Amino acid sequence: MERAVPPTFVDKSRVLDVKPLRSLVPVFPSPPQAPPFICSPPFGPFPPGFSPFYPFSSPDQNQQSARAGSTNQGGFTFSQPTRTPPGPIPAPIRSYRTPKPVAKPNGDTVLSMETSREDMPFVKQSADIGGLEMNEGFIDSQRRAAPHLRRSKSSQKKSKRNQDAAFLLSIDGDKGSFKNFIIGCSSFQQDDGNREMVNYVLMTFDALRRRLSQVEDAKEAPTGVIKRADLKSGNILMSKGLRTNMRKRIGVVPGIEIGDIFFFRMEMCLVGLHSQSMAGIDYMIDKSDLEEEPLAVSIVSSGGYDDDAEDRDVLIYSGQGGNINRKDKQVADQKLERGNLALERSLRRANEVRVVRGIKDVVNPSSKVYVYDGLYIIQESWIEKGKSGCNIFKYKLVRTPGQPGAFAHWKSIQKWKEGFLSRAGLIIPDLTSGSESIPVSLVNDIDDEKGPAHFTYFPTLRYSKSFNIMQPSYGCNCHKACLPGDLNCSCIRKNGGDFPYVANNILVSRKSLVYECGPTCPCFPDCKNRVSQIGLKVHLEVFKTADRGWGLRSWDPIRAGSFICEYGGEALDGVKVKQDGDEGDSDEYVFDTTRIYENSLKWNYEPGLLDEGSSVDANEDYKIPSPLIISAKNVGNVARFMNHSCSPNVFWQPVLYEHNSESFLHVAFFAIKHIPPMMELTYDYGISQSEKYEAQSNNAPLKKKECLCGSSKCRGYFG
DNA sequence: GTGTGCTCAACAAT
DNA sequence: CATTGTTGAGCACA
Repeated sequence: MERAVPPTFVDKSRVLDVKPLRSLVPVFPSPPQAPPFICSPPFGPFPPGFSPFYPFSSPDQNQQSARAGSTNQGGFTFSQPTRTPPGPIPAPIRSYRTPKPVAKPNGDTVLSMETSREDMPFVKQSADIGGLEMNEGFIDSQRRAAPHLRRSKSSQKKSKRNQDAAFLLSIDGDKGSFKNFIIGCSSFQQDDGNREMVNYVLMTFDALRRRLSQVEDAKEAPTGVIKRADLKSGNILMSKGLRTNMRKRIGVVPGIEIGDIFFFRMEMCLVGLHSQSMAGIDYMIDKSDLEEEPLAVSIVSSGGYDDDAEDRDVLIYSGQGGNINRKDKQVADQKLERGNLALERSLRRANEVRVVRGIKDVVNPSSKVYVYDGLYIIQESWIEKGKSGCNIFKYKLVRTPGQPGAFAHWKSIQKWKEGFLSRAGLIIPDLTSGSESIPVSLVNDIDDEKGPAHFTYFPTLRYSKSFNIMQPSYGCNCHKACLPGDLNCSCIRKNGGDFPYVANNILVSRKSLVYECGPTCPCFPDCKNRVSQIGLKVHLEVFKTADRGWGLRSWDPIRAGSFICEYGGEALDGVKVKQDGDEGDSDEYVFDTTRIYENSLKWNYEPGLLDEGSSVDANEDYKIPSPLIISAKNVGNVARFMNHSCSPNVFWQPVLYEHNSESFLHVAFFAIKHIPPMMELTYDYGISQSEKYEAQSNNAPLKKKECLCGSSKCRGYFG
């Protein structure tokens, strides 16, 4: 398994031809950061909506930092997160970039935040922007930054939750020809982020990207096109200052955790992990010394060059330039400049470099996943002759020990799938006995329990024959695949004219109801409007948690908006359930659509970021047309194992489709955000009317059992 | 400040 | 499905 290093052809003389440095001490750009997941009071260690990420271990283990170290789980060692002590006292480096005004196509200019704020009339406060609430510290920092932005008296009366909201500002241009909504975040938040800010930026980016894709898909002819919705969405957010960690830095980026995944280069730009939209090497100028020199901050290795990325902890990275990937230019020797020079200087200084590994997405082979794999040190560099015969720089990067595993876990999972390595604690390779298209593993690497109580696996929802929940309805008349923008398709019309999904079967936004084509629609079975009916797309495993019974997680990465599974089981008559309601703990596996989220989840694009005006109804109240209660106690599927969290990464969405002239309601689960492999899947179990009443009358939070989100607001359900 | 060139994208077409 | 062509974004640097 050992790689062959060093290479045969080594010409270090050329690389070493640099001016002597006065100091080879590593340079850190900013004071040692507290671990990004520690938030200041009063929000507790983990703010609502943002739990720490540690694949392969449960959060409660991680909170016990005394137990940090290595655990051996069935012959497979996973390192617990440990933080290496900060290095030498850093010499501050400042590398600020100021947002530039961006010219809009119509000639108007989008003002940068700092200048525009003075002129912006306060228009509106929103309690919920993009489904995420901002904490009080966030708001306070805004008030400090813009003290003239005072709340109106009426808005002061609003609830505490509204105080937690971010400001939504709107300005009119000179001629009122455009509206520019800006999330008021202080320059501090833009320079140095935190977990909340990172999540907020990423959620906003993807929601906007999905909407732009949806609009683009609906166009008949590709004119005036928004190809590359990722670039467009990123550009909009950049120009509005909706980004974070803008100040470049060496080492840890606040709010970004090892193992975090991304699906677009733009995402990494927006959160300050890697600020080059294409280039593989990101660097900054160190001005702390009399002599300015470039230092590398991060690299992306994703197959564009001939890297050696087979090893888990070692990466042989190729330098940039030499026209390797350009058809319009002659190949040439790479030069010791730009990123190559920066890497060389970082080697001499022994500075850490962030490494992002780009991997082909097994679920959607056309796209790539970027995994943040933590900090590496450049151990050596040399020049090699490339395939074209020209010189190519090579850098050997070695992963700093003691960091939680990220890329290494991907390699393990790959081996499980290929059968070269068996999953430790595997009890049954497929607990569905083949009734799903992809096997679902049953795993216990915690204790001796051999599995959950017996139930019958049924992959979807079973309606009793007499149970017709909807009036008769009919499917569409399309004869191939239903196409976005085709308003002749009745299924699309039911969705308000918008095709609910975009490329890679990704849901665009949360709605009261999504109408899919059903079994009797004449369109082809591969019609893209049948996402929730196509079955599992990722390899799931039911696993034993440390203290919440069995849980559900995925071997594969899951993109935000991806369909995960539906809630399988038996549809119950609502009246009957109430009569049988006193059956002890019989509600443990009951899904009830009348339970609502206490913390509202909009999971929607922010209309103010587009010039859509009021054509988009952003204030949908998500009412279910007809209550549906599902029991998965005796008959069910993987969804019955999903635990509760009030900082969930999954939400449920009612989906309706037609069968034999009757419409049937289903409950489909979609990813709220990108979910790295092996992170537990959870959704908000919500709250029933009676529980809501009880909580209000007792003026105390309901606590059945502890939820691990750490929020003081949490009611702590799990099933 | 402003313009130009560089770059381990992302898609669609083939 | 591997390859090819097309259009790009932020950023560094002149």
